[in-house]
Amino acid sequence: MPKPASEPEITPSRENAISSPLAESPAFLVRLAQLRAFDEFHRNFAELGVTPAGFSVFALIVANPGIRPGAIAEELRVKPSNVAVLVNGLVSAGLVRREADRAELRASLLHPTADGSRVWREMDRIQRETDAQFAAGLTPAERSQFVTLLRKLLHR
Amino acid sequence: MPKPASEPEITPSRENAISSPLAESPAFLVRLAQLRAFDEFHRNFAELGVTPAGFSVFALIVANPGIRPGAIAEELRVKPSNVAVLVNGLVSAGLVRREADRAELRASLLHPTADGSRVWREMDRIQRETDAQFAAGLTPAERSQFVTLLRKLLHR
DNA sequence: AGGAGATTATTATGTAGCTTAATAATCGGT
DNA sequence: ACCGATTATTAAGCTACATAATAATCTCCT
Repeated sequence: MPKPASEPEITPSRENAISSPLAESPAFLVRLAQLRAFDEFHRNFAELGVTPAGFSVFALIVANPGIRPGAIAEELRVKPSNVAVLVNGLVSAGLVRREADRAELRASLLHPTADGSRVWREMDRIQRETDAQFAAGLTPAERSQFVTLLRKLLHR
Repeated sequence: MPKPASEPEITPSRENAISSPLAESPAFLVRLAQLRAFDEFHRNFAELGVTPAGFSVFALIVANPGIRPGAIAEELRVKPSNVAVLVNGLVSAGLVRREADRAELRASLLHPTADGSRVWREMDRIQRETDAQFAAGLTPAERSQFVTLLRKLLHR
């Protein structure tokens, strides 16, 4: 729903825009950015019946065949119990299979199925497109800068 | 994106680091950043019994006395029904009061109570501290750049 | 003026994602 | 060979959010 183009871009209510004391807060802005990222994701992945979390798990499995659930949990900052249910979803969707580790009978090694590898190519394409939409307001240089800053902020 | 031929270049922990195909994705990094932001928030605000969402609503009310729930919902990208329950929490905590609008009997105008204004000063202090911790890995210049990029990305 | 439909707010209900706790199996050390 | 630690999964519970239902009031049209 478009707003009157000549007005200021926020709150065309009465006379003055409302003051946003959090507009300078990195944490708050990151939260808003993430809401938008999820919106974009759901819009683009609605067909494929996969959630952001499930997708990230699948991405790790494809990039690291034979990875173990614990490693995924650590990498994605989620609890191992979550990884298990997400993997269940991927298995029942036929994208991933669990394999026993002969040297570690506790562990299960995760592999993409042949079907999974094929589906992944499509998902990967959509994901790049989604990222492009998400960062559409930034120039390529700015986008690169943005990624660099995020990584620096996180890699502490 | 080729397969890990011999050795990826990131974090040589034990023998082979796992490959993170999402490490260049702005959307994924933003998600990780937000997880960390919430961690920091909860660590610092545990005493005050307030959630990130409740805090942001309270911040808007303090900065814009007489604001209406609908405006808050729009600004924070949450549903009006959520604003109502969050305001309920703030009211029962004695931080906010609802006031009738003589010109708009449907609307309720939200004000901080005297107690709320006092409590806010402490919250504001803690929030600035939390932001500082969150962005601790960045230099002041980088932090400013980061905020600029986030605002540009969002203001589309 | 009177009423239909739109707007604003709140309450009620449902659901998805995540956490912690419980269970099971296996490993490693002494 | 046992006992505590590790790995994985399942089960149960909680929280934040969305959608739907309800209520009140405003606007506009005839």
